[in-house]
Amino acid sequence: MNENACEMGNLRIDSPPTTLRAIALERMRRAIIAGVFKPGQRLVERTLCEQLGVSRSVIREVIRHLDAEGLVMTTGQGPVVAKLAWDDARQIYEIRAALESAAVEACARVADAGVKAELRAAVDEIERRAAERDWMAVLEATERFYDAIFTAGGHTVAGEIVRRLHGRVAQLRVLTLGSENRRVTGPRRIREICEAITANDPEAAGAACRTHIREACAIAERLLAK
Amino acid sequence: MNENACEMGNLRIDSPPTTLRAIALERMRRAIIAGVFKPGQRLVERTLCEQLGVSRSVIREVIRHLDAEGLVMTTGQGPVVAKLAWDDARQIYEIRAALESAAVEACARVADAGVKAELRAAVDEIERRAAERDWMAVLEATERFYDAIFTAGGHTVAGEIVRRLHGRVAQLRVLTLGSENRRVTGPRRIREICEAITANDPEAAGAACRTHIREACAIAERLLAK
DNA sequence: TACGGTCTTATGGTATACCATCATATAGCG
DNA sequence: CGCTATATGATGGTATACCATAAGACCGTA
Repeated sequence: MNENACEMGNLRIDSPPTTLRAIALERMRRAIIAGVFKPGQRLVERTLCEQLGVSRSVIREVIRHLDAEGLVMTTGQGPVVAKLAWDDARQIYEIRAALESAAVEACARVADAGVKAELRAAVDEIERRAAERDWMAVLEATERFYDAIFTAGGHTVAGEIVRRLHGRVAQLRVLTLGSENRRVTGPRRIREICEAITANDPEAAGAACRTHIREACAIAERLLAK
Repeated sequence: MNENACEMGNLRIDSPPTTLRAIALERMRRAIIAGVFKPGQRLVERTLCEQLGVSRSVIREVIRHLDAEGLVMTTGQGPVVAKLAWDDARQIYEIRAALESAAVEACARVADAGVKAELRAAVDEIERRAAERDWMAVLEATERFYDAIFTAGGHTVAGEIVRRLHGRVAQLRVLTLGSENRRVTGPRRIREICEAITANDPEAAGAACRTHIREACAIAERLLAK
């Protein structure tokens, strides 16, 4: 969107040189979400140092961050990729249903043409990536879709919380996307939400959102059971 | 409750030697919540090292944690105590209303004698501390009250989120407790919630909870306005 | 006096060093 | 052969060292 705002008098520098820490944090987070590091796996600091090419200071600070984020659990003998108990997952889906549907409804009430266009673009992206079977990309596009909704609806704090929760169930989400069913219904529900927002119909949007999450939860339960 | 579980065959050691980091984290968090460090204030690492008597490694890792927790914001030129915009506070109260009332209702449905006793003890503690005008202690006792509710209701994840949110609005909470009105109505609402749970009446409990938070939100708004 | 340049210092980012602990392997002793 | 004890390595916790940068102080010149 706003790559370089060199036009106009806007010479403002808003991105102080990115730190190694920020890069490492992003990489580690994506690695965990993508399942490169399996739940329960030990995260040996010195090993990560070599893998990322940074010092232990950086790695340790990143691990602290991920720990607070809930993606990593620090046991007595060092950091471990957090594993999700089914009951936790169920609670997370419940909370998501509450926060996301509220945001979706708010968004449907206030959405203007700009927001609608943005959402449509995100949905298109999701469907395109789904067609390519690039599931990580689908996840990221979905994230952008929700981001737009939370921002437009003015629920930025809830958006932050949900982003956190998305990360924690991401392992499952990659699994659920493995379900042939979900590959179809997921994008369909998303499109329903988008269309309800486009029609400025809060009730329909909220309902579609809750249905979407309920379905995801059901699939996750089936997958976690086995 | 369970200080030393030396009786029975339970010789389990569950607290691997506490690290400096854990201690420092707790102290810093409390300091920020108590307002020892004011919102917007720079947190100079080397200064904190002297104040806490630990090395920068520890301080930095703690700051990362608090950053992820939302209590500290890392600007381009270093860490700063997060300051709460009114709109953020409003959103937080809204989210709390949703999550806390849901948990309270769940708790009211399943509460047994043990839970009820625990809640009553917490309420007594709150009222005692309020009488002593020890507002930090009131906050902590309130935290325990909610902890018990979230645990009993099986909403542990939401409890975690709410604990986080409590921290972020704690500055305001200390302020609202400064309001003579709140000193009275706060504990009263808490008692209402407790009694509704004791009566296993989910509707009443949820309603009392929502009222409680709405009042807190209103007072916060008035205080933030000036 | 005003402007510009340089030096100093405060501060965060990054890397490294050192230590305690725990697990494992190996050797010695019965 | 088996058991114990010591050595050794792996790993996290903590402290320190070094560097780059940005902001301020100080000084000299026009």
